[in-house]
Amino acid sequence: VTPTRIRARRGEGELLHAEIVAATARLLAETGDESAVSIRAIADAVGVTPPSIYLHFPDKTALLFAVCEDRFQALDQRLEDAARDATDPLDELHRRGAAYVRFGLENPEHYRILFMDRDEPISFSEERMTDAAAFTHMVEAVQRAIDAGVLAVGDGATATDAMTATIALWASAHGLTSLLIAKPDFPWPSINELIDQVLRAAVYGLLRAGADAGSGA
Amino acid sequence: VTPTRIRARRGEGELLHAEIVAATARLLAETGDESAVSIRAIADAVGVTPPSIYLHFPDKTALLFAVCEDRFQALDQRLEDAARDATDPLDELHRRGAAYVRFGLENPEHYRILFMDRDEPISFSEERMTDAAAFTHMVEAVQRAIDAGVLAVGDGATATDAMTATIALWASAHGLTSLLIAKPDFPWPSINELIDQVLRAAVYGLLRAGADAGSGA
DNA sequence: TGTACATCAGTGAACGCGCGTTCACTGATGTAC
DNA sequence: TGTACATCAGTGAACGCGCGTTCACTGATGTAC
Repeated sequence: VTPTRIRARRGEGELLHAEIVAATARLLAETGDESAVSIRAIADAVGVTPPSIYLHFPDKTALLFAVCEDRFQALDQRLEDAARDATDPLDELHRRGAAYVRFGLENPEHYRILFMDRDEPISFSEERMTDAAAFTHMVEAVQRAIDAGVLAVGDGATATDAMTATIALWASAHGLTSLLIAKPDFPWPSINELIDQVLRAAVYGLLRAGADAGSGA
Repeated sequence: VTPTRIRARRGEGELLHAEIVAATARLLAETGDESAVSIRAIADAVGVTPPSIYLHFPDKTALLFAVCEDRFQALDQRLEDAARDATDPLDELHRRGAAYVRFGLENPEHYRILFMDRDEPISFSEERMTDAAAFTHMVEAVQRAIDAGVLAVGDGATATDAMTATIALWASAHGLTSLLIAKPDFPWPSINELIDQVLRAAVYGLLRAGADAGSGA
């Protein structure tokens, strides 16, 4: 109730902006419940009073939007890090998928606001997707696998283009992640093996017919 | 505000129970927003006052649970109907998948409460899954494809068993459905072709190596 | 056939709560002269 | 070097709202005698 944070010095008011975003992300992770993350709870976590939030964000949606952008960038970084260890284009797709699922399982409430909630706070409109680095990077990785001749698109293949192939992989990874998050009580088999098998099946489903089914694992 | 429904005759009080469930499902479909479906809104849609709801359900969760059971059964029926038209086991898996996605797209808010919300109101715990007909039927369909020798599990295959293979297919179908529902602003390619390709890739990813990649479409 | 009465299917008004947001304000801090 | 003052970074109290739920009640309906 009583604020505990030491007031910023003059000219350093912007410090609170970053603190609010960080506290919101932390509250989401700790409570695992978006509805528990109210303006009052955020203000309390930062150590200020609720109206202070409005000195830095026009409304709650804008704040959650800022959190989404931050977490989206964190996801991209995780995927890029995972991709660096890859030995070949198929292995990269598998590693990216595994890193994606793990990001979701480690930060379920962050994943929820990014990919499971309605368009608000973050929209996936065409304009926004152009600077959605994580998705662009994934399309590029798929294109590299196509260029390497190991993943197939077009005549006789399952997918007609790199975009559709990327969405197919995304659907598998997101489907598994969101089901694991939403339905933890389901009698899931061993999670690690499940992730591996689901992603392997997803990549295998896009292989050029006759290619080695065992690679990419 | 003023109730419009004609009071049930004595002994027919249970009629309101079904009317409440139906009105709740209808409100979910019409508003497309679970938060708009309050006890007051439901009572208003039925033509009674809010306290009347509590004559038939202990609380709101129990009401939503009843709605979920109803919609879950509707989903199962749709999948069974789709399966009846199948020409072979792989075609059945594809048709079940397509029917699943279409059910979600036609009833996005119903799909949301069934598969995208937290465990509440409906839990997917082991006990509950035993009578979750839709899932059991899907596992059986996968088993038929395995028995027919066209879908592979175990050594050298992507999936180790029918359960895991079913989850892989479910992940693809659910992933696509939930992304389409949650992110309608994304620059999706043609929906019908997208559904077809994603499901084809999902089934293909589980084929016995060397089987015809073209079937099941 | 008539009537007292228990019961059933609801109603009307209110409860406490937490929410996002607004508005008038305060007090410390740096700066101009 | 001292001081008046504008500005910045917040505070304190309250607003209206809609929510799930409760409680005491009412009036029509079927039934027992």
